[in-house]
Amino acid sequence: MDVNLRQVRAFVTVAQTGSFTRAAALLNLSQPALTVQIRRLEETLEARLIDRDSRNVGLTRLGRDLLPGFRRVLDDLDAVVRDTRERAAGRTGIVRVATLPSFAASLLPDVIAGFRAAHPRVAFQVRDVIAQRVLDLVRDEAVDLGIVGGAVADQAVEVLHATWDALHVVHPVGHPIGAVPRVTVEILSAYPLVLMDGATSVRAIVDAAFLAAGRRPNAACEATYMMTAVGMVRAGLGLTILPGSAREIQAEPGLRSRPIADPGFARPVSLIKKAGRTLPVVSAQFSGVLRGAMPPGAGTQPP
Amino acid sequence: MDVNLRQVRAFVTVAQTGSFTRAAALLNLSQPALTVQIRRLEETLEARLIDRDSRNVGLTRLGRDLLPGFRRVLDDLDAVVRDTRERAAGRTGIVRVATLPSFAASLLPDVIAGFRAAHPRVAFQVRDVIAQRVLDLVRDEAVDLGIVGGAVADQAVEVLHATWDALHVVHPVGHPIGAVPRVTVEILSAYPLVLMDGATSVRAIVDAAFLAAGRRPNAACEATYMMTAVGMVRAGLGLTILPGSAREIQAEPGLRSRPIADPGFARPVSLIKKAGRTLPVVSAQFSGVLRGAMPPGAGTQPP
DNA sequence: CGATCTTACGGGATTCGTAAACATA
DNA sequence: TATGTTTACGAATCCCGTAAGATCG
Repeated sequence: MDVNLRQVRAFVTVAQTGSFTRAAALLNLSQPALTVQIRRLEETLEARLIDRDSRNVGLTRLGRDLLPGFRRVLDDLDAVVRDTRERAAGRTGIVRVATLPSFAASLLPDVIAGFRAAHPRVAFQVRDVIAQRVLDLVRDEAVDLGIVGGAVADQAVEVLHATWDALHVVHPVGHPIGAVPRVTVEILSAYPLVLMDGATSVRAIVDAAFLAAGRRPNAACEATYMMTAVGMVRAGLGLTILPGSAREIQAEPGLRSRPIADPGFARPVSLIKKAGRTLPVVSAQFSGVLRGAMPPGAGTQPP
Repeated sequence: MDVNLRQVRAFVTVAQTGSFTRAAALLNLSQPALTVQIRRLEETLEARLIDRDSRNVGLTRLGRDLLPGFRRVLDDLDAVVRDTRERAAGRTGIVRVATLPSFAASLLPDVIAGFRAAHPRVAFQVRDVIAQRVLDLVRDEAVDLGIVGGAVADQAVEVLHATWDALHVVHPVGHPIGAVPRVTVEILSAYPLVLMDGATSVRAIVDAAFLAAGRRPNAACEATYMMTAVGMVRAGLGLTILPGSAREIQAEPGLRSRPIADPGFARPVSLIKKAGRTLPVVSAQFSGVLRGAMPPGAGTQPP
């Protein structure tokens, strides 16, 4: 025999009301049914919890000592159930997103702000990490959604949306490259460049694109952080190549950026989730909004 | 529809094992029955908690978030039930006793020590207060047992055991009163006395006994605390009259005490509990031991 | 095909409500 | 006698286990 929630509720209600009759009414139960529940509970615990005669009802000291524990259990369970229902209905929840740093600084804040305006009780947890880490976090279910660059070939991951992020060339206002009709790898080869560090995904794309065109970048300088590269451009060290989504470009008023027409300079960007896992309602809603904010035409379309 | 403990247990077990089949085995349940329980829970919460197909079972993020709460509820309830069973079986518990100060210092410590030797996991809470307060504490159920002096005439209180506490006369070694066959009120009248303060129950008994005998005590001095009265006797100020149970008598090696034969110098002492309330098992056991330690012949038997 | 979850259904246990009995002030 | 708890019993509900179905690797 085992203790039952029904019995616990019965006991707590009798304790509160001090009467079987009133407790039964509160529990939407006939009074005899309540008597049986209390008796079962006492049999299960092998202890008398309520002293009762035809006139008075009062808790045994054991019953009194037990009451707070029972109450705590009921309140605790009630809170858990209520919170879960709220989450299931999409009225509250926590959206966990892992994303490339560039998106974390540019697109994401605006989309989150818009979403929270419509869903004020939804919290967000954004982790801006490198591409491989995004994949890991999604696969380990440490996050619900991932925004990841590069090709996604992982059975454990499902692509919700795929788009392209065109790399941009960043140049000072008035620089001749601002006037050419289309920025190509040939044109880029003509100018000294500030390149990103070899470990970054941007650098990998740039190198591959130049290699495919049989050219070599004229490397004037290297930087690890985009902000550093931008500063170098401002100082006239050369042009640099950054994701169009990078917020750093706008940090310098004297600089401009243009997308690079060559399809090799676009990197695939995917919105992903763990395969075979149901998203929390709010995360699913948010992923829909994110898709709308990442249109397929966001960057240059490769062939 | 309401969440059920059975469902909570089912969910937690599936989460732990990662398999319906293994969980069902642990729960002593057929696997289809478990499926139904989980489905019911999900319907009640209106949320998918477990992503499952014929090959893999894993929690939804909502399910993962919910798990600690459910676990906490189960553990909490289990602890409460286990503790209650321990108390009901008399293996543990807290005995709450309110008593006259004289018993708190003399009889009670020895009895408690003996009881705890046999029941090491039983705790005690002793409140040494004046008689009226003992009654209040018992009536309000702030304590399980009360040791109270004077007559008990209260419907809300049940007398478990009644005895008498004979007052003793305290005198220096070699004092002539140590040699008389029977100490009576007449003999006491012959010596200067150190009397207790008028607000004490001892003084009330002494005054009533002298009054009944048509005598007056030869009051040499008054004291509020028994320890003070004993000190005065040592100093030769006179004799004093204290409850035979008073530990203070033995604090002075040069003093002796003898019971007073006159029945008026005995006060009724009762072991009481709240009427109509079941005692915790350990308290009931302890009350039995106490009765044995308070035999009817502990003091002078009045007519 | 083999392992595993889901659905369907009949049998059994639990729980309910009504009615009558019982106890106390 | 009136109020309130307990007991008794037939009915409804819930839950389980077996068997068959569906699905994925």
